[in-house]
Amino acid sequence: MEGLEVSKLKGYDLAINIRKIDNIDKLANNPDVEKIDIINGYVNIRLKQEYYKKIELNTDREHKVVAIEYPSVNPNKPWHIGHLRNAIIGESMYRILKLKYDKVERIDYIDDLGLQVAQSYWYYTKYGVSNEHDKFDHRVGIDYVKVNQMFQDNEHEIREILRQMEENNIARDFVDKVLDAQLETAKLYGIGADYRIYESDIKRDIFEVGLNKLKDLGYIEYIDNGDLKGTYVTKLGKKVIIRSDGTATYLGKDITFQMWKAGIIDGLKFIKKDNTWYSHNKGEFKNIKANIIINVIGIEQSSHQNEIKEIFKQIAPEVNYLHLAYQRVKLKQGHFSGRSGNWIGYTADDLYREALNRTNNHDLALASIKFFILKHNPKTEVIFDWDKALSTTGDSGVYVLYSYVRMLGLERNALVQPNLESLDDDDRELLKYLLMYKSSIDKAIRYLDPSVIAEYVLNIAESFNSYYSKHRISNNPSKLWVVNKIKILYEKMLNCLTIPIVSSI
RNA sequence: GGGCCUGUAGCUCAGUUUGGAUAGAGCGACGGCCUUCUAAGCCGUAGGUCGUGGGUUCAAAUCCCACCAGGCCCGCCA
Repeated sequence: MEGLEVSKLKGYDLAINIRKIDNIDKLANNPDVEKIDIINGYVNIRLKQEYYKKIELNTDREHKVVAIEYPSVNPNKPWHIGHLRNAIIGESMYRILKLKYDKVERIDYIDDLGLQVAQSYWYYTKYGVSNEHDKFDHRVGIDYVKVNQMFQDNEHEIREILRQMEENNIARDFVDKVLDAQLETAKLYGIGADYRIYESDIKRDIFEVGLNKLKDLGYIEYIDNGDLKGTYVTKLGKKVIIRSDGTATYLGKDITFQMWKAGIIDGLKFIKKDNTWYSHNKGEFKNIKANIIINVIGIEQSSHQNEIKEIFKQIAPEVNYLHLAYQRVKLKQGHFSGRSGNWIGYTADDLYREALNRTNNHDLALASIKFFILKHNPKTEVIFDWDKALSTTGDSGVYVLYSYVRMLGLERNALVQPNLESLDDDDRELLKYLLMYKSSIDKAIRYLDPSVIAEYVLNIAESFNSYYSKHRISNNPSKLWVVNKIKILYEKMLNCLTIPIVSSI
């Protein structure tokens, strides 16, 4: 049954454009086919009901290693809704990828050497921490807004802090405190990581190796005159990788890290904590050797990502380097900005609290937030609106879970054993979704877009609810069998969307 | 100036990569449906120059070209 699409006509299961098939007789004689009819230029196929008995939810598996990076939030502020979008898209993509690839590793990058952290750490050592919130990441984030107003007058001191951080890693404990608070949010939303890698460890253990490799391979060159005198730049785009003072740019550090993911360079050590490998100077060597590298990063970094992609084409053409670009979440007033503090009141923690307020249920709160985020194509700009985000009707997470609980209710109240005796056209309408399983997963992976699955789930829910209101199910063996089949599919897809499976709401 | 993304119903969005059946949902509006498995639901009505103009094709929302509008990127910031 390869190459066929699902029929749009009731009473038929599969279809194919008549121009795209050369042997209709062969199709008609297929043992799984009950009958075919040509309607509106399409060969419509009705399958024998036995076909549905043996159908399984399988994908074509590939023996490849995938590294997916998200959400890599700067450790000096709480997650806001934009960070949450990144995290939820990443986690959902991870679950989807696992259906196809042997090994999928989630990587969270901790930028503990950035200017942002230096600013926050400078303020922290000088003035302590605000008490305007009970969570440490929020407190530091609120202070960060203040630092920004003080930055110009204190830039020299802050740059010196940054230098010391790079040299002696003096901010690591501070960063870890913020990170611990951020991870409470991650845990609340069910966002996990297999590796958490600190920039300071990258700098200490693999940076030199990476740059030497690039020099050896001839992909970067030294500039000895002009504006860029004293720097190393990429041969292709002439982007600076090492500054004239010998320090690395963001691009330089990033390329090194990506090279490590692919196993081109080695040397990072890790210790295990709560099922996650954390980079650490006193750990064991580990590597990933990814065949496919996916980075969940804002669309505004597209040219930067393309730069790395081009370099990868040269140094490791066998590695598939992909950018899952997502559009930022905006407020009506404009973009989120850590500096301006306009995220205050719009953190991931605030969103959860408000969702809980509206639904009075932990799982429904999570489902409504997650579904709202995932139903949008990542490239769609989302203008945040409380009522839309936390809607409990229509194409919402609540609707999606409500439908699932209905399925469970039918099983609970069953008066007979589920058993496929006969299928009517309405049963077939619902069972069609089983036929779409493989192509839906493939499409979500090909486009790097979990909204494909969100749409799929929503369509199943709509069809099921319609079916539910039309038929009495609990006393009908065939219909109970159909619902059970759909329920198994539905659970699998909810898991892909990271939406919790609940028994009642 | 160069590059990328977006433009589909009043609003928010699917559908565009692989051209193909009458362009689909949700919200909002209007009208129905709870003595029967969860009404956070279901059924129906109204609502479309698919940004504009060309081209390719038996066939274009989908492919090509030009243009218009909005957003983003192009730093020895990250």
